[in-house]
Amino acid sequence: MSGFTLLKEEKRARRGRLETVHGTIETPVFMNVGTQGAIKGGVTAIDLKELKCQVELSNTYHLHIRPGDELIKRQGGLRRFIRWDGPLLTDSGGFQVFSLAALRKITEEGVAFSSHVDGAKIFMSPESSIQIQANLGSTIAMAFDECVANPSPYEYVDKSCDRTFRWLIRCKDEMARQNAKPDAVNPDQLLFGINQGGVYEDLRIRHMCEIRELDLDGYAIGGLAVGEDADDMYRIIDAVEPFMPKEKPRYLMGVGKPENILEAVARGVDFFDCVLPSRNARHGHLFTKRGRMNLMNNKFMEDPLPIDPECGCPACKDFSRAYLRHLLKAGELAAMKLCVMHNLWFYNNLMEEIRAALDEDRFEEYYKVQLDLLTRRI
RNA sequence: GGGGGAAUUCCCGAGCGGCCAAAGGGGGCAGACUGUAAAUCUGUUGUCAGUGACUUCGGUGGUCCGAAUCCACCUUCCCCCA
Repeated sequence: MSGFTLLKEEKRARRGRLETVHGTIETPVFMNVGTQGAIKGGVTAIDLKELKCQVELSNTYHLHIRPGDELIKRQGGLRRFIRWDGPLLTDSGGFQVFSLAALRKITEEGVAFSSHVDGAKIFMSPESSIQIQANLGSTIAMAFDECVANPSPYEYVDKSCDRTFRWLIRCKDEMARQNAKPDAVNPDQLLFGINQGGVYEDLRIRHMCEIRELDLDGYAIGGLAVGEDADDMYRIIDAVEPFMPKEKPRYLMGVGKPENILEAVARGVDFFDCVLPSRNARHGHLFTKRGRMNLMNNKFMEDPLPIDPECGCPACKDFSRAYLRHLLKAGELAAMKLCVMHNLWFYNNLMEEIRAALDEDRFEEYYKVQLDLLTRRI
């Protein structure tokens, strides 16, 4: 039984709440990506507390390789290890099937990786992915899937979807076994299934109809923002959304730009995650209420304003664009950390505003205004 | 005082008669980044018009069809010997 409550709907947009053993998640929500147990750029779980972060996300593949999920279990689970007491979602390693395509081989049984760290042979199956995630003890575990690059041939995606479905059944069975263990780090671990089907609406719908029968704790749309245009992404969400269970949380994996999130909320999505705010921040690309900016640009050399005068994040509270630009250029870690904190605050704040707009039945209006503001450049 | 070496486009540094507006770094400027092999990657970096022209390789003068490259002198710097 999922603890998800649909609080309000405005057209297809949803305001919801997921109750978990690790805390309540107000949706729509953006999860902050800390792949290896910290946000890149020097941001720890302690820092996330002042950034309005509700859920942190970490990665099965990376933590299995280093420092090892058994070690993390002995440390009391990942949440205790990284000092994050809120909800935590672990991705299954399915994305690495896509991003490390050159270093892996897929079979029915699972995926053989050559570790990107030292080349060591690693085999990940639906069962081992769930076992690792059980050791990590996350609040929400993701099913082990194949994330297919877009565009891929119809025949390939067709077969891949079927295999991902068979893998999902194995994930569900393994999750039941793991949760029943007396020494489980989190015996109430939730499992989200992942819809695939590339850019093909019929495959997407067929796959969604299959996986919804498994009555999982939530459903994700995977395999988007992996090569296709934004319009294709919206088309696929539009196609598959009517077939997603209304009473379960919906998660659009790896998305995206602020405008993508806005568009997806309008199409009925509740959960998001993306490396964009942290990665772009490290590269000086920042999001503001009046559009995006590249802080490295010459024009900010002597700019005494904060990154975003309308922002309440730790970076904007004290520091000027000129100073942060200087630190960034000089390669100082402090700049990177402050910029990452700014972008994460921006995303988390955006979600808070979206929730407030939904609460007050004015999402439609909010969405239209923000779409214009967010896509500008300053 | 004697002997030897060096001065290159923002910086370092290759080039040692034509294929040189001049390698490669760095720095600068700009762009990309969507379940993180990403503090990364790409483009650009003499001037003006842009499938071409012009001005550049410490300075001045020469040799040559042609010089960043060879010669002479000058300037500055470095090393060695007194």
